Amino acid sequence: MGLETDDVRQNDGRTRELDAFDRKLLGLLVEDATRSYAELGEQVGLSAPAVHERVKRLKRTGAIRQTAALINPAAVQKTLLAFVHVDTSGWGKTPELLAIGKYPEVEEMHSVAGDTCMLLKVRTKDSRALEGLLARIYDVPGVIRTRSYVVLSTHMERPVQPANTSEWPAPRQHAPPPQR
Amino acid sequence: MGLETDDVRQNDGRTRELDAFDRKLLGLLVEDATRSYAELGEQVGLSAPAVHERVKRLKRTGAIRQTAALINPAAVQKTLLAFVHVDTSGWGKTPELLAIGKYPEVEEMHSVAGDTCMLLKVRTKDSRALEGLLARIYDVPGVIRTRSYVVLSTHMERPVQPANTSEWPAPRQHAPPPQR
DNA sequence: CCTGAAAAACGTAGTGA
DNA sequence: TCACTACGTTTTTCAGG
Repeated sequence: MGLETDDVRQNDGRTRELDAFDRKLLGLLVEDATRSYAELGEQVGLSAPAVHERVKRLKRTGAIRQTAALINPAAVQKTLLAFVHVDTSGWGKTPELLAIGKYPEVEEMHSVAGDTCMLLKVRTKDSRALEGLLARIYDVPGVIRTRSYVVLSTHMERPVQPANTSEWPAPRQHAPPPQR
Repeated sequence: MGLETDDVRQNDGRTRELDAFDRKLLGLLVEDATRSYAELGEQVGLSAPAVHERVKRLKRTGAIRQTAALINPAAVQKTLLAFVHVDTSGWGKTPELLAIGKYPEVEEMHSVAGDTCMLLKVRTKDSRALEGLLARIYDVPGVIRTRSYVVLSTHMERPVQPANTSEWPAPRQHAPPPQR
């Protein structure tokens, strides 16, 4: 009578394909999640309750992970943005290394393929705070070196898009890439 | 009687410091922007209208840039995540290079200091789509080479935090990094 | 999936500290 | 200036078809 692992399969966010309505709703909600169901409805051609039902399902299945307020980093004194490559001896990915994801300065933490092991996106108040974080990273056993790419200017930064949101350069009717 | 540029100064998002209430509200809204003003009020110890007033100001001043639905990349077939370093001859940052931020696959685009010029965060359906994007990048005049770091697993990814959200490991009073 | 109605939340006053 | 109380309106939500 317990909940078996297989039972959750459909909540993984990759089952139950999304139709055109769902994708359209996602696009609208990514842009502005404060829109009313009524407005969403008339945008996609559905009634408000129908929209509500779909959005609820999108949240339940995990297609919508959360709806968040995106705040201006400058407003909270997080002026410095940097990407930090972390190289380790051996297979890295130790619990100690993963634990540095707990620091509030770390916004992203990925294992990557390439000439480095781990990649961090880090936002701090200033260079001094970044230095402090790097010091803590070097304290982790196995860490050999780090390479930091300090961001000089951010030209674009947006959340995950459901599909082609911004204007798509070539308006030819979704033609597949040319292959001969 | 026109609106001079100086008049908008206070809407830049860095003026008018945030007090403890504002920061607390930001933290709650980053977690879940669907909370009602009443709930926010009792969380921070304010009445609902007062909260509404503050949130409205936070949006007006740009501290809250937008409230968005964060969607699961897998749900929209964006399985592959990669960070692409773009090296250019000379000072790069040409209009043609900046234009590749228009592609929907590109989520972030930063000028960085370091051994590379531009850094992209890119999300595509598969490696073939990434290849297509790289081809378009190489078409940009001035682009010498690219280095791609394909993400194997994402251990953490969260929006901009107003302050220390997660539990703070070392409660020693912000000790400076050891230097000898 | 749509139409209608109950319930709750929102937004705008006006009032006082 | 800022926060609280009260009220009109919209939105959300649940019923039935």
